[in-house]
Amino acid sequence: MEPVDHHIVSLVQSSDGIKRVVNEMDFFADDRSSKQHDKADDDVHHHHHVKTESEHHGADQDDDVNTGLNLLTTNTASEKSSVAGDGITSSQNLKEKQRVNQLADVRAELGRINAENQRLKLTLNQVNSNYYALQMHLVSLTQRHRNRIAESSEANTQMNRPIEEKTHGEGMAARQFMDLVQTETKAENDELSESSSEDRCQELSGSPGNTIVESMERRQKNNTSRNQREDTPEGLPHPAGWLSNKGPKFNTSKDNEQAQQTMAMIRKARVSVRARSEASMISDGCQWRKYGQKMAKGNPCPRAYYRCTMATGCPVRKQVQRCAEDRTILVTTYEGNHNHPLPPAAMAMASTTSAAASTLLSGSMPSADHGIMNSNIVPKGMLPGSPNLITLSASAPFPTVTLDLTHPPNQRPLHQLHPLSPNWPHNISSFPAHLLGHPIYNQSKLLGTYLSSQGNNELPVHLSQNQMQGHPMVDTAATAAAITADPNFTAALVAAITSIIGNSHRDNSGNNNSTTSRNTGDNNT
DNA sequence: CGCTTTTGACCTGCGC
DNA sequence: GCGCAGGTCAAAAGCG
Repeated sequence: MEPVDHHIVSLVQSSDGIKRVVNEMDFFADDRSSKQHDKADDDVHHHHHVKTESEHHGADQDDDVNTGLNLLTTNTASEKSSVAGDGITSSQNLKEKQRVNQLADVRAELGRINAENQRLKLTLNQVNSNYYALQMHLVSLTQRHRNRIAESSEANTQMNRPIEEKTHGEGMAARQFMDLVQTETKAENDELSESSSEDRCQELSGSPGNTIVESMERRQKNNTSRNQREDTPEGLPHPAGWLSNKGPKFNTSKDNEQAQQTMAMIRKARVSVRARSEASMISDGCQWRKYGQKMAKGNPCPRAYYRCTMATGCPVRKQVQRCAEDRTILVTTYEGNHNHPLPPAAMAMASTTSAAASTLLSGSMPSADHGIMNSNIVPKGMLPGSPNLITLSASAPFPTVTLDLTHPPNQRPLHQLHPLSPNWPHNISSFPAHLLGHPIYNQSKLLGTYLSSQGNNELPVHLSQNQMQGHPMVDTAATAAAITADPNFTAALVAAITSIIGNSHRDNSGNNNSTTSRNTGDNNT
């Protein structure tokens, strides 16, 4: 650690230049030096600063001390003239010195903080570089690993299907949901296995998605491409799986019927976040327009309905309502998937939280599918060691991922989701350029693949409060503290997970988000 | 003037 | 069939 006083120079130099730095520093040197002449027995504090001042100025600035005096000689001279024999003036002079000392202390503190900030930035850049290199390596390794797993899991998936077809109710729904998640994993593996590494890189650079739902849709599309509804204006397959359980069936195949139902359910999947916030709505990087408000039963607080307005026809909606039991808790429920690239503010968290969802839904956690079948709100944490952080609900007609982030930052196990420790000091601003500005699920795939391969449910997340609010990244050092205490993070987290759960319309329904026909309110996600 | 919010009406699904 | 609750629409009002 560098000496504190050195940072004073460093701070001022970086802002104003050396010459002005000297002048500024001379302001105090002059003042104090003159006071030293006036009063022999200065207090220890004062003397300390004079000494340190001379130390960090160094020999190369000795000549400048006198030149700086010119700016302040008036006061100094007047002080000298007035001090002699005047007790009152002497006390004023003492106060003046104390103020100067305080100012010097503040400057020293600022300098020290600034220097530490610079040092952290350097460290951050180094770690980012290492992280990215490692990440790329892991992607390749993970790909091979998952290909092997896919081969072995294919048989199990097919064996489970007859049993599931006999199941009814929400248990069935949940099972289907999780099963499809698992099969999705295989589909993804198949797809990935067919693509070269270059293709994957290309995919990272813009091709939409590889989310669970999307891949399921692709598979379904392959199976039922000629049986899909064409009631959307563009002739694209109706997003619809939302309406599949009441609309005309696409074909008579039982598998396809089941697939339709499952797709509907998956599309209905929601992500709910509970976070403490005084604001009426937490910002998550997206633009929302309120289109309705209703009083929900059992809750005196109204429920507000928002839809994403970042792109025309974006089907993503969210509901915001305060918790009836604790009105400081804001419950935000996201539904649907964006049909547009997310802004960095939202994508930052999306890149990591979607990985959380990928891991969460990947079936890698053995207890997940059991819990989802048998409980309303699964009391089991989907992330080991974080029992209250993420839960899945199957009681609703659609699966819901619930993130309870209402615990205080120092109590909740949020670090397991985004360990902001030096282990993961990266942030969005230092992501490789080709990863920035791309659909979140690509990054989620990247990270999710990594996490799955590692058997690690911890998610590297590093977001700043500024990012959450759509502002440029300013300080990375303060990010960690900001995130853990920022409810915006939670909302962003939810948006990201929502994106990967329902992100299915980039390729086959990206344009079919016809604005708000009466019955498409639910099926456009 | 354009966008957003408000708010009552309307539609749909579901349980009885 | 009826009532209830959730969700959405759309006209009116508000706002910058």
